[in-house]
Amino acid sequence: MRSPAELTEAFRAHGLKITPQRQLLFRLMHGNECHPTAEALFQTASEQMPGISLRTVYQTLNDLATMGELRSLDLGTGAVRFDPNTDDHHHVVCDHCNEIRDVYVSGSDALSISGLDGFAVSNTSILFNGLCPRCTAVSE
Amino acid sequence: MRSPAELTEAFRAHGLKITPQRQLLFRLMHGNECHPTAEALFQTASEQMPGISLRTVYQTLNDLATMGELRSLDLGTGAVRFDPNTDDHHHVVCDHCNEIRDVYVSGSDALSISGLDGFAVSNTSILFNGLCPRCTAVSE
DNA sequence: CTGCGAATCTGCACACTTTGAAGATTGGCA
DNA sequence: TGCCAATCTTCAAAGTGTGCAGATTCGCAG
Repeated sequence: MRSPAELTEAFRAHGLKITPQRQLLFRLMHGNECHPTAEALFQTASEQMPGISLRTVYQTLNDLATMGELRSLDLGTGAVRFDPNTDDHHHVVCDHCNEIRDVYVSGSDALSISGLDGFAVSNTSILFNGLCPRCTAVSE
Repeated sequence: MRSPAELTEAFRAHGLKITPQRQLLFRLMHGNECHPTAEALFQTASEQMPGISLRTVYQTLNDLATMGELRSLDLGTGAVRFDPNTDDHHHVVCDHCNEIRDVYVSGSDALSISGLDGFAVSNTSILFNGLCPRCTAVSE
């Protein structure tokens, strides 16, 4: 995802308006590595802008995802999460505390795959589940 | 997932009761390659057993999943799907019609992965998205 | 700077999936 | 045959996400 300033430019270029709500969400998402849910962002945003609506948070995040500025992730944690990292990467989820981290995988072109006959695959995602370092330590 | 007869044995062995509802679901899931949702199974089950409740379908499927007889899959299609195939395999989903097929991947031990430091990974799932043969043909 | 119109935001209702809880029913054994 | 715990049904509710209507506001033209 680009910087708030660049996004402001891009929005204007597309004829979209720049509102305080959008600018706040640009800032909250830029460089954000927490993979937050819309609800979580709404909580944070509400602190800096009381009265902002959850509906606007969803709306803006979906717009950014449609523009390719961020990825929406369904990692099986109940709510969709948003990731400003648009690199080709994957994720690991802690089954206990739901912490999420980016995972980089290379060499996948060497995989031998069967069952995709006829499918036009546009996306491949790898999801790792397990326990994060903290939860691993606690459960021992 | 084992056969209805074997499951009946296994349930009894665990002190669980054999009910007509459970037996019906055993039959409906055995060898089922459709990756149905609880709602879809409920529809089918209702035809053969009017009055069966959706709650019971969820309950029984979750029990079977807990016992390791089937897998519950969150493939991002809105509702969880159930798969009696407990082999080590993955899935491809058609983004247009939601058709799902099993995919077998080998050679994943040759992948080079970074970002899992400290995580105790218990499961890895690969999800392919795209268009199925039928939808590919229609969209051309 | 002022005012207009379209875009945006808010607030609410609703759809959908899944689970919790309570009471009615029933399988399995004495 | 009867009992009791397990199970089933029914209803309500939690949680996530979207549609819609009306109020508000951004951005531009004058």
